Amino acid sequence: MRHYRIPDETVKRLPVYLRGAVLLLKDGKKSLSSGELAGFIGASPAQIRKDFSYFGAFGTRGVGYDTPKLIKQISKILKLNKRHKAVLVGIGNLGTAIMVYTGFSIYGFSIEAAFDNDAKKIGKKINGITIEDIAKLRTIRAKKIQIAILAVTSGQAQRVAESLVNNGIKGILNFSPCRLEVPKNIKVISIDIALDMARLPYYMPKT
Amino acid sequence: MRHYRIPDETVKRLPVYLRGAVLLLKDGKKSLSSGELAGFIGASPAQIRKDFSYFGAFGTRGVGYDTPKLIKQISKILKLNKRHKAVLVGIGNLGTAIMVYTGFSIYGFSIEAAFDNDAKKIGKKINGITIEDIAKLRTIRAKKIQIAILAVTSGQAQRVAESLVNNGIKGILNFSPCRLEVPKNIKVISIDIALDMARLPYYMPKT
DNA sequence: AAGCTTTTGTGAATGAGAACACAAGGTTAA
DNA sequence: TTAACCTTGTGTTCTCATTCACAAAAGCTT
Repeated sequence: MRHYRIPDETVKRLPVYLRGAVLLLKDGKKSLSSGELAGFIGASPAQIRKDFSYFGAFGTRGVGYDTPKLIKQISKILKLNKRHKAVLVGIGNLGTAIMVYTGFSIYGFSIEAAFDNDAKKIGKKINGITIEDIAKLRTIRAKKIQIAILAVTSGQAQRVAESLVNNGIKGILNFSPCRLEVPKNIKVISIDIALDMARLPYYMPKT
Repeated sequence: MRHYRIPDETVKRLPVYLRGAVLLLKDGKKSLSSGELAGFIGASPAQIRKDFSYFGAFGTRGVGYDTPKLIKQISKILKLNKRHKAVLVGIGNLGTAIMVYTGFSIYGFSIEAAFDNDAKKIGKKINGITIEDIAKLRTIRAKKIQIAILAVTSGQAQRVAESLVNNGIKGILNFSPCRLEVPKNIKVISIDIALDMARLPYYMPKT
């Protein structure tokens, strides 16, 4: 294995492989081949092997991959082998849904703080977390939180993002329908629900 | 302009261009150049022109694009020039958030029906829509609803998806963390929040 | 109306990612 | 131990997308 630049598309697929491997292990599969994994998640075996090859040799020729070992390897690449604290900003409908969403925890994420600017919400408790005034955002630094989930309106998003970055946040999962301008060492991943919805009709038949 | 196959990446960008044009028009820009739009949304002017060129000539050389006309053109390509009825299945936390989300309506989507299998939720009214028993899903056919938003658990997703397809749904916006197997004339766009979150740590600095 | 400026539209060149195809390495069975 | 059989890892090829670069077309100025 030589050192290539790792395609971003490969990184996007790694969590898919990880989830697939976890589910198959739960199903009793102690070992799996690229073909089995590919069939399960809907990909091509060659793609999976190529993706893995960027990070080294994971499997055994003639046999396949040891499932628990594979899970460990991918987790390590994605840095999911340690827990990650996250802060949630914007406790509207979407924010509340995210707060009680359990899907994050299996990857080792835990929401440790929540902020809003609405006086009616501040002080309320959801899932054991008390909603704080966004003016007190700076407390996240002492808590060593590096990941933020942003679920505020698009008008507030840029300002809040800057504030997050100023308080030590290194990665943002952005649900606001807008572009965030941040220093280039900060990673932003945006989920824009309306944007995805908007292209659905394009693919649908005429009538 | 010759007839090429239209790249999927281009289709993904069209809603971004559309939103950008709408916002700039609201800002008073009656006319805009590919450079202005590119700067606003964070893309390259060449990319924008190339994307448009797949669908014909939209602009005027030396001048740029007439904003309202551009909006109309893109809307037509994306089939957003007519209203689209949608059904929401799964009224959990995420489903409720989607139900009250206003971002869809600007593209002409309206949620016309909502279903759940939880007796405690059936009959409740959210945003003027009464939650119905999922056993009565077949009523969506008479209402001519072709788009579904799926926000059920991953265990139920496949079964519900099949039921939706059997009742006339042509496109699904899927929030469940799983792959859906549907006939290939049905379009599925999946939003998998945990999957996006899971690759955030990868990009973050060591410590 | 001629020349200068602006910006589009698009072939051509470049770059990136996916698929192919097969050698290398390992297992199983006789 | 040898032969038959798997499945990985990866160089090569092919396909698709992005960027480049410039002619064509329109407005503006004198």
